[in-house]
Amino acid sequence: MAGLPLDRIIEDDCIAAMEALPAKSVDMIFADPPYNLQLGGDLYRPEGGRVDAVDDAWDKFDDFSTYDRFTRRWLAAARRILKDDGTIWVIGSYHNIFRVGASLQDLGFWVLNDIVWRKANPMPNFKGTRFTNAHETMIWCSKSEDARYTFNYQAMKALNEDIQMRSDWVLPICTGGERVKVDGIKAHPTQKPEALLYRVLLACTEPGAVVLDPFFGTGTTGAVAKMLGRHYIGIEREPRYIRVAKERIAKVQPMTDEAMATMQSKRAQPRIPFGALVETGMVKAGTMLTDLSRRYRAAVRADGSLSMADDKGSIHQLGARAQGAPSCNGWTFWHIENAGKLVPLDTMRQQYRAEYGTA
Amino acid sequence: MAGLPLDRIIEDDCIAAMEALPAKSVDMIFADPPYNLQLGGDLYRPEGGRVDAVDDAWDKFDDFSTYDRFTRRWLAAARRILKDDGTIWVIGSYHNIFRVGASLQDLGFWVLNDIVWRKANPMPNFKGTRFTNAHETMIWCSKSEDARYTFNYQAMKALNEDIQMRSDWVLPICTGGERVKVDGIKAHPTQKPEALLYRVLLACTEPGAVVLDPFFGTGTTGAVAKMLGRHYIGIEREPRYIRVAKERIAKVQPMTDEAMATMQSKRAQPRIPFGALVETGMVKAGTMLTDLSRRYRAAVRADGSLSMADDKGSIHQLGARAQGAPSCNGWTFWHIENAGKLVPLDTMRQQYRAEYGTA
DNA sequence: TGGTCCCCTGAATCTAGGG
DNA sequence: CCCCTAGATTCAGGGGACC
Repeated sequence: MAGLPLDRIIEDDCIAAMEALPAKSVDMIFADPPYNLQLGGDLYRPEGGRVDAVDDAWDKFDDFSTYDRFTRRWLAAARRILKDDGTIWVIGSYHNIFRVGASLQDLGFWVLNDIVWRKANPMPNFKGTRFTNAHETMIWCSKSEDARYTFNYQAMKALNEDIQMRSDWVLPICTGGERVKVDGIKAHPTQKPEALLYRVLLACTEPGAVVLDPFFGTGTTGAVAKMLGRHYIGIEREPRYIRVAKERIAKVQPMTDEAMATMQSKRAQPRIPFGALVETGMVKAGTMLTDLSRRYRAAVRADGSLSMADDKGSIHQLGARAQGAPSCNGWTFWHIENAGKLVPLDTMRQQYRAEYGTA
Repeated sequence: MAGLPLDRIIEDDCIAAMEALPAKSVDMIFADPPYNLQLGGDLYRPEGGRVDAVDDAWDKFDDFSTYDRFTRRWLAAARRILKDDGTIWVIGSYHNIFRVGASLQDLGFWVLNDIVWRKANPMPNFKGTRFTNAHETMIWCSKSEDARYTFNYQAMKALNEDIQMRSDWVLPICTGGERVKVDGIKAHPTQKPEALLYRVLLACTEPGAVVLDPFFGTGTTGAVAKMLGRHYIGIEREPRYIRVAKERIAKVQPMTDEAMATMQSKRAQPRIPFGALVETGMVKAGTMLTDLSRRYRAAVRADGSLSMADDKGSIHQLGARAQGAPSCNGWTFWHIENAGKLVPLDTMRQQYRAEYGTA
C-alpha cells in the first residue's frame, strides 16, 4: 500500500492522524482506548490514580455522552481506514466497554465475538466490597455482516492443543521483564501483555498484514507485530511513550518464516476431484465404498461418480442422501475396505497429494 | 412489605406489571431479557444434525433502536421499584449486553462488576468461523454510586475455598435432570442453571429478601429463591411458561446446610495447552525439540504446533507419528536442550503453573 | 453390576467460490 | 445479483443400550 507510514509511530491525536491516512488501507486495528473522562475533558486510564477523585457535581449522563462522542469519532475514523474485509479489536473494562460496544454496533460494525481476557493473576479486591475484577473484555468486529474476514481457525486450534479456541482466554497480566520501566518505574499504567496481542494477531492477520493501533502507548502491538512479521502503524500523542516504544520495538527480533508458519486451513489446499483418484487407478472403478458404521454401500463408477441402488451422484451427494442429511463431506464419509480395515477416501486423497503434488 | 405479591407469578407484560408495583419495594432484581439474536438460516452440525436455535417471537426486534427503547423502558420501571440500597443483575450476550450496559449507566445505575459466566460445556462453533462463544455476561449494579448495597463477601469467599470470588465464574450449562421438559421437549430454550442464580442470590441478598424477576420464564430465579429462603416475584407473559414454573417451584424443598455444600462448585481443573508456553515466550517459536534418545527432532511453530520434515501437528500427534504409536504424551516425550541437558516440556509446564497460577 | 459405546444436545448473529 | 456445488466443520456431559 503506497503512502502508508509502515512500521512507524505517528505523534498526533489519533483522530486527526487516522483522518490523514488513506481509506480502506489497513488490515486490522487493535485499540486500547482510554476508559473514562474527567471534567477537564482529558481522558485518563483506569489505573491512573485519579479515578476516585471525581467531582460530585458532575452529571453522569453528560459525562457519558461526552465519552460517547469521543468514542464515535475515533471509531468512525478507524472505520474509514479499515479495509472492507479487515477487523477491529477494542479492549476495555466495564467502565467503558458497553459504550464502546454499542457505538461499534451503531456504526455498522458486526460483532464477531466478545473475548474475555481472564487474568491469571489479577489485583485482589482489597476492601472486600465486590467480586475481584479479574478480567477485561475485547470486542472483535468485522466491518459488515457479510465481510470475509480473516480467522486462522486451525492456528487457534493448534494453539489450544487441538481444541477449538474459546471466547475466554486465560493469560497472565504483564509483569516481570516484559513490563517496560523507566528508572524503575513502569512506563505506562496499562501495558498489555504481549501474549494477548500475539493471539489476536495470529488469529486475525496473515504475515505482511498492516496492523494499526491508534492508542499505541508503549507499543505492545508494534512489538508483537514485528515479532510475527506483520507491519504496524502506531499513533500516540505522548512523546514519552513514543520514545519508550521505539526503543522497545528496536530490540525485537522477528521470528523466522519457518517458525512463523501455522496450521493451514484445509480450504486453502488445492482441490482434488475424486475422479482424479479413479483416473490414476488409485481407486478402481467398481470398488465398493461404505461408511464407518457399514450402514451404506455404494459402487465407484468410471467417471468418479457413485451408484447406490438406483441413485447416482458425487461422493458428497450420495453421502448426504444416504444419511438424509443436508450435506456431507464424501471424503471423510466414504471408506474403502482394505484387509478388514476401513480407510477413508480422505487418506487416499492425501496419498494422491503426496504422490502427484498439490498443484 | 405490604401489598407485594410475594412468591407469586404475575401474568403480564413486565413493564406494565412493574409499573403497578409500589416504588422502592424490592431488594434485588434479576433479569434475563431477550438477547435479540440475529440468526440467519438453519445451522447444521458436522454430523448432520440441525441446531435447535432460539427462534421464538419474543426474541425478535426490528433493529437496535427498537431494542434500546424496550431496554430503557423496562430498566426504568425496574429502577423505580428497586429499593435505594438494592441491586440489579442483567444477563446477556454480545448481541445485547452492550446496549443493556449503556442503558443501565444512562439511567444512573452504578456498575459494581461485570461477571463472566464461563460455560464449562458450551456449544462448539460448528463451522470453524469464530471463537467458540463460551460465555455470557452479567452486569451487577447498585442504584447509585453511594448506595449501601448487600454483598456477602465472606459467603462468596467460603464458596470459593477461601479465595476471593472473582468476576469470572465457571459453571456448567443447564442440562440433565435440572432442565425442565414437557413431553420430553425442553420447556424453555434459554433456561439458566440454578447454580448461577444460587451464587447471585447468596452474594447479594439476605434470607427473607424480595427478589424480582421480570422475565421469569420457567422460574429458575423462583426455584432458587425458595430453596435459599428468599421471596420471589415473577413476571411472565407466556402462560405455558408460568404453568411449568409453578409446578417446578412447588416441588422445591428449602435447602438444608448439607444440601448447600453440594451446590458448591468444583474448581475447574486447569488445562495448560502447549501453545500457552509459546504465547508467553516461555518456549520460543523456532525452538528445536527432541526426544530423550535424540532420535527425532521437531521445530516449534508460532501456533504451538510442531513441524518435522513435511509433517505438522500437535506435540502429541507428532510424538505419536514419530514413534508409529497410536498415542503419545507430548509433554513427557519432547525435550528442550538446555546447556547440554534435555529438559522435558512437562518441566516447562510446571514452571508456567508456578509462575502464572493454575486457576 | 460394571464398563463401553453410541447418541443426543446446548441463547449461534457459523462457508467459499465459480458460473 | 442469484444459484449451485464442493466440501469443511464439534466439545463436554448426560443418558441409555448393550455386552
